[in-house]
Amino acid sequence: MRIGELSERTGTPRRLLRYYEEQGLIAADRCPNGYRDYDERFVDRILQIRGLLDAGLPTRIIKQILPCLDKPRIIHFSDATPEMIATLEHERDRMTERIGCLVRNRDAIAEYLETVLSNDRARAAAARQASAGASAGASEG
Amino acid sequence: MRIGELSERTGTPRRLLRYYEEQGLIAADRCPNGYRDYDERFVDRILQIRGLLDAGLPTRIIKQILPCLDKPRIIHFSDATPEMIATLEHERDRMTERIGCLVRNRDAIAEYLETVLSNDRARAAAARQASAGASAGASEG
DNA sequence: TCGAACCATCACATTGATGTGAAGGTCAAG
DNA sequence: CTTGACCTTCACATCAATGTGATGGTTCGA
Repeated sequence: MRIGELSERTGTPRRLLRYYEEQGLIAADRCPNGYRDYDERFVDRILQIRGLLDAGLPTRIIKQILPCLDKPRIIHFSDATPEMIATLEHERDRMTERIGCLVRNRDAIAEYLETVLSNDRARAAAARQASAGASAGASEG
Repeated sequence: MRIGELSERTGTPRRLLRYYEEQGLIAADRCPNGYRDYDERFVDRILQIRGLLDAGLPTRIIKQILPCLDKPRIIHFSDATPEMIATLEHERDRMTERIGCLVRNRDAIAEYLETVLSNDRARAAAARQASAGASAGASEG
């Protein structure tokens, strides 16, 4: 598929697909005429990249961890230098921290929403109650 | 405490503490001489802000969700407009997505590391084995 | 009273992820 | 053969978060 289709299917501006390639995150084939040529797997790959970018990882780091995430990981045994291992361990820990932070704050938001919404429900119930009482002739003043 | 101490205790440049204030994320008291004056609670607050920034949330959003995260949330019932509720629900969902993405990729990294490291252990064991065999006089060509 | 170590504001620079548009090549359809 | 919808590269603009430095006020101890 060409860049336009990949762009549509991933909701990613062409500009950024070229940018990700420039940053070494993806490597597209080229048609004889110079057009970029992507296969199906790029769809998930782009989505993964965008998710990680959105989660705060810079392209530099994404570039490093992406190769380790392919299914047949047999190939990558030899090129696992000690520095690479250290980087991966560090990023893994950083991601765990991020996850903890996001979970804490998301749960706090969820709890807040739960409180506010249940409060709304109670108020709505009270309003129904009051209107029922009013239609029965009573009023509280 | 003044800005220097808060900076040290949170590992955050003074420049950024002022920036966060400018963005409305925090509101510091002022001493008579104009110096910013922070109390203990700012330490956690700054750490929370930095965590969220690191997790990809922009200051604009952090500013919106922070007030909902304070412990005595009784005050915030009235100012919970429908738009605010919608924003919070949206951000909660976005955070859940981010969490999912981070968890998936972190686990993949962890699994990769596990594989590589266990491979290393096996190789080390094999090396020990070989050296023991060599010291016993045998060799495999 | 002087200097060091704080603090203040202001302003300009940088970096990474993006937006946008120009200038031009390719290709299928009319 | 031209038009339109793709594609290419290149370049400059923007935005948010951050770095850095200038200029000057406050406080405190020698």
